[in-house]
Amino acid sequence: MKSQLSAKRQQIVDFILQFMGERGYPPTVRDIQSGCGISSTSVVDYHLKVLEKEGHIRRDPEVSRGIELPGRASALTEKVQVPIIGQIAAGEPIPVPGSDTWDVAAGADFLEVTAEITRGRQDIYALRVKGMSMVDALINDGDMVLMQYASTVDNGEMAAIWLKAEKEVTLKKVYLESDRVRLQPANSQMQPIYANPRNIEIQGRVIAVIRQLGKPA
Amino acid sequence: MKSQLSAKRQQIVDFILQFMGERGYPPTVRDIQSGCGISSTSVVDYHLKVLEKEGHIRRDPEVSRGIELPGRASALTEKVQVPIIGQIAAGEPIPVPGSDTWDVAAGADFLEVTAEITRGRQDIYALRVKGMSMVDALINDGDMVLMQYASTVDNGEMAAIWLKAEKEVTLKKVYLESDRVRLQPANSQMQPIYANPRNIEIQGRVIAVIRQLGKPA
DNA sequence: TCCGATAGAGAACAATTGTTCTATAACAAT
DNA sequence: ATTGTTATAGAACAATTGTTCTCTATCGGA
Repeated sequence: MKSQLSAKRQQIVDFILQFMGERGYPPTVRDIQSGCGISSTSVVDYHLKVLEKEGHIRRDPEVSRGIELPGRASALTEKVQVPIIGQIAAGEPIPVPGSDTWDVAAGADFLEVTAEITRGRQDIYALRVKGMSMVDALINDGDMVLMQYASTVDNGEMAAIWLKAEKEVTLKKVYLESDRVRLQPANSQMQPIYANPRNIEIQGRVIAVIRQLGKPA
Repeated sequence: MKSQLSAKRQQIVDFILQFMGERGYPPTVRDIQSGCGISSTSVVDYHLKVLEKEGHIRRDPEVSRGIELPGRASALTEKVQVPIIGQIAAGEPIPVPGSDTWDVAAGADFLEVTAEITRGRQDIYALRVKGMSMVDALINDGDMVLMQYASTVDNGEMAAIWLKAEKEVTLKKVYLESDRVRLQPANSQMQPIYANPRNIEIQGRVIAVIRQLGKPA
């Protein structure tokens, strides 16, 4: 069903993709014509018909700009701009999201993720992990931690916890036991620690961890 | 500049959003007319002009379906559908991406990520991590590993390595030393292992690791 | 060589679609 | 009452844009 594209048709698909990206809507036959240096609209139509037959595009007949790229544009699942509001390290409290944190005009750094990762949750922010103190949570130096503001969490959820006496942040799964709190590392081979409920302060729920390897582009 | 929308105009914006999601391209004035139960195209045009003045939409004059929703429209391109082609576990070779892997019609599972994460790289695929054997790479059971097909990697890059004699996959940073290969765990507190170059087979480059916490929606 | 499939060119046609013009009505402020 | 703004209607116009028809050219196989 899906064959290798000829140079011209590959060029057309690329052009449609680029056009959609720049303009937000698909090109007309004549847009493709001039964009790909084709002499006639009928030639464009000819290639589009072949592309549709091979399943590379989908067309709505008689509809202007009625071109879809299956898979790439079909689902408009949204992108979320997650503000990177600071870093997280063992020895310092994590930054608290302020009222202006989600202000797009704030000019902060943003991490773009799909709603599939945040699962539609609101008020997500990101922290960059500094140092190796989170290895027992299987989190490395440089990782991004996606957090959701929360002062309480359900049993078993991973949370950022401020240990008041130790003046330390840690990322652990929280289990409330009768009169103490069990803080369980993500790495289940490691031992949990137990804390007095009054000594801990939940600073947020961990939604996701994203680690990018290799040198930044 | 950005004011509260009247009921009718909110309905129009919602309709455009829904239409874009279903069809992959923006609606015409007449699509909006029938979709929102408006009696005249001029009324639609009137509302669209107001919406544009208020900055809620952007229009290209004289262009059919020339409507953009700022912020969401650009989301279309920079998303990548990464096919989840299998799982990775210590004792089994990782699946090899086939020629049909990137076939949209293949109906496989996809992980949607932004181009910011893949950094524009092509031929990315994803593997779900099975088991705890990758903890020394700070990778947990259930994590998603984004891979790029590669049979060689640069020094220091993280790769999926098949150890022929041991019949095991492992994720390690690869350093070629004079006559041996040093395989360094991501967790730098752990010791490297050394291998004969003829005993290893590089199966792919690790691009990113994504871990989602909490129960799936 | 002949033939069929593929690719391209040019022009005209017809449908789609954005725009504009004229009216009407409700409502608030002057 | 008058004026101005907002919202709605209907119709016609003009630009955009998809489709089709005819011709030509190349290339590989029967």
